[in-house]
Amino acid sequence: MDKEISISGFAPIGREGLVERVAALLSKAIIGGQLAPGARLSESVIARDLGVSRAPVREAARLLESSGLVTYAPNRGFFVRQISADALDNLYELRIVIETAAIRRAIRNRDHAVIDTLARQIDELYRVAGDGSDMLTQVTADMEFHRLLCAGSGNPKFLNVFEQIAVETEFSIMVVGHLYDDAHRIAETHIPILDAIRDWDEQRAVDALDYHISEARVLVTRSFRQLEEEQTK
Amino acid sequence: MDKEISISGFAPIGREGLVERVAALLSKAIIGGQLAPGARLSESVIARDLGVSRAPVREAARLLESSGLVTYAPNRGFFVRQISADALDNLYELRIVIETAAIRRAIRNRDHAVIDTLARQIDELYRVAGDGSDMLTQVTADMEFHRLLCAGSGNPKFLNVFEQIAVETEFSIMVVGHLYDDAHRIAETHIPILDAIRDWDEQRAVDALDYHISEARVLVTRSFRQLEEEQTK
DNA sequence: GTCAAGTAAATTGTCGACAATCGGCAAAAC
DNA sequence: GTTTTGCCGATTGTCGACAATTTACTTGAC
Repeated sequence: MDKEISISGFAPIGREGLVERVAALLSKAIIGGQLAPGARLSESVIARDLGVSRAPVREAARLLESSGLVTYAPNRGFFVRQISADALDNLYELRIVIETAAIRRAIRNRDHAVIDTLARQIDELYRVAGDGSDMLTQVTADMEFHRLLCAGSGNPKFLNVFEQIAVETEFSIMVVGHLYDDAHRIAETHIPILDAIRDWDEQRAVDALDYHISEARVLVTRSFRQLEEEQTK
Repeated sequence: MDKEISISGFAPIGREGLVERVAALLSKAIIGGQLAPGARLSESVIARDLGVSRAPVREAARLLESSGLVTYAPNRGFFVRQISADALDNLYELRIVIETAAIRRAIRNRDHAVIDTLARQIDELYRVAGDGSDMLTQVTADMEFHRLLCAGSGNPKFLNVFEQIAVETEFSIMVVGHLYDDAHRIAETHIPILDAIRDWDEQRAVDALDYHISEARVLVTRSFRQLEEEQTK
């Protein structure tokens, strides 16, 4: 297991998959909040802190750009993306479209393995809700359920789209923060979805999933609007 | 008193980033068929041919990777993506999901400007069908209609997803080739979609769009399966 | 003739350096 | 006092070179 390296740390990192490593570190720093939205990603600084040259940093930044975590301005560099409440609302609308389509296909496939996987993930949700795990762990476990759902559709393209919006979603939830105060309740809300799949009831599953995501949509979007108002005052 | 100085019009090529220019060239070469699927993209060769260094070529290749035109194998390099009939079928399924969701939102918006834009694009379709334009032009014009449709949804995320799958779709159609033998018929099949939007009839629009894409889905997928069979024999 | 191992060639991965560009500051002009 | 203009520091854009890795080829044994 690799030793964790802080952004401002000294330890040179291993020489294998350097670009991916840098990307993963930056990704964690952004999602974890160490790099504030709007902050500039100085190639030189990051390269120096990580003990690598600027080339892998640039390529890593481009990777993060394609996953929506950073934006790129020609001749100006990379910046941590500032996500607006409106953008977030649109993101959740896309989630509903993709995930409901995925669950439809998953149910039509009648694949029992999907049910087992999802059931196990719900157990995992309860586990991390109970043992005082940090928020990032809980958010990750939650998103993993939805990822498995998309994977269960059997259409890799659905999963591709989900992966992209998942990063941004995790990011936004981490910014809002206090959503997981009652993590047990969050875990519970996944159960009706699984039950509907168990009965191979397509419409009920779609409704349950739609309700579940819409609930989060309202909460997160409202929180973001409050944040925005606080900033503009 | 703005003395607007747009010096003799432009400098898009000059001021545009080198990376984007390389990416555009490679993209055209791939979609146009000069680079066969599975072919290796040698960084050195491309850099030498274009008279640039390898750094911008690498970044351009990463861009193309995120748009699905090339794949990347660590320590092995970039290759022109080989798209399978199954992958293509999944791609079209995603297109149906995204575009039907987009058209639903577009209709709910009751935005007359969308109708005008789409109508003009249909005119454009007929124009390029009649004046003997090359196939790439026709494919591009066709995809532009669907792009405008997604843009008309008002949700930029829908457009994002479409942009990604659009590149792959254009690519696949160019490979198949003979689909646009009767370009006028292709142009015609867009009209029922627009008519339904004009009547703000959501369900009819969804059905028309679904039918339209499904038709292409069958044609393209079937052609690809034939190609695959010819190759394996 | 086939296969394996070793070696050479070619390609990618990374680096440090230089050129091009941008943002901010101060001085001058109106 | 406001706007323009020129400069300066800092950051990005690109390059050529070297190290690490993969691929192709040769050589040898069986």
